Amino acid sequence: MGTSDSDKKTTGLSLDDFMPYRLSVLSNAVSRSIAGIYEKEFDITIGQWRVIAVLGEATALTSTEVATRTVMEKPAVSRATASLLERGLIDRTPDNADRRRAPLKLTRAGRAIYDAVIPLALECERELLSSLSGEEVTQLRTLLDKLAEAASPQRRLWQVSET
Amino acid sequence: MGTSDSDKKTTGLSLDDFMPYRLSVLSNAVSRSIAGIYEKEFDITIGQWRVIAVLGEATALTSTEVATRTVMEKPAVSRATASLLERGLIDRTPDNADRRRAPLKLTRAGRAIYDAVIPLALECERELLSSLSGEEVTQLRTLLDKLAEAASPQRRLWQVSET
DNA sequence: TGATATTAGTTGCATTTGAAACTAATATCA
DNA sequence: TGATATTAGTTTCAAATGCAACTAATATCA
Repeated sequence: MGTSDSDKKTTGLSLDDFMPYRLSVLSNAVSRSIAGIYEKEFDITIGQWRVIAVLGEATALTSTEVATRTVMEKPAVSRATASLLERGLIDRTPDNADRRRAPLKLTRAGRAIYDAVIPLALECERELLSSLSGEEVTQLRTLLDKLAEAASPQRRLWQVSET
Repeated sequence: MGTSDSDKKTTGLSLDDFMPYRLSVLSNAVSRSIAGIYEKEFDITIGQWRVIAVLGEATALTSTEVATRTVMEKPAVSRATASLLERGLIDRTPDNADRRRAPLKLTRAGRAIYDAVIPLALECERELLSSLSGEEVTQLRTLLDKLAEAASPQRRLWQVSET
């Protein structure tokens, strides 16, 4: 009797086990805790931080390049840069060869914030990963790479190439 | 010469490698692609789907219990349930022992949506995980468990106990 | 009891988000 | 050329979000 079909659950889904749900909940928790730190210490949002971060890695990028690299919407980049410009953390110089473009660079003050945030960001990451072994961190990177590829085959979600 | 300090990058952070960023980008891509399906086929949001999903797993839950299990804000649950009530997908019966509470249940129509969405959700998940081996999926679950624990030590992000 | 605190759930409101429309500059090609 | 299409970036506006304030019911305890 104990083996009849009526013992089986109707479905195999429990929200707790559903990978997209778990990713979402984890990502939200992480983002939220990081946002708190950036916000409290430097009064910058995650979006603003992303802009600063990619500008810190490159010499100068247009809005569109920033949007591509940060996987942000164009309006989000526009608003983030407007605020950063106003605060003097980045500057923008129109490209005379193509005056639609206006590459963005960190100012000295922006670079100072970049340099100050980096250790905090790395510390956050270190804390997040603290319960994993080195091997597990490697596994995690591999798995996230594969998942990103599966989630968005055409568009690379990160590791955007230089061109 | 090749080993001088000047070879080192100023910082160890590249946004592309920053785990919180990668989690966020991946999670957004996954959520977005799933939301498209739920929305298109059944006109329900992810929040509404979460409510339906936890009600599908349990017999009846109050708003607060739904909020806890779905990791949604109370107002978000309230709005999602208002819409689901209006559409006759759930019903609510005040608890006479404690009339502040009004447990929610799926209606027959709500159960039908639940039953119809489940295979789609599982198919999405299957597709997302398709590039991983069985062993890798197990690894992933283990890693996400550990990360969730690190990200939010006091509050369990999922696997909320019954009581 | 009855004054105060707590809990369930909703509503209001300011902020954020995202899609689409828009402006301005450049490219294409008859 | 000049008409049309494309690209860069901003603005607009409606919808979603999140926090706090709120109402209503119950619990606590003098």
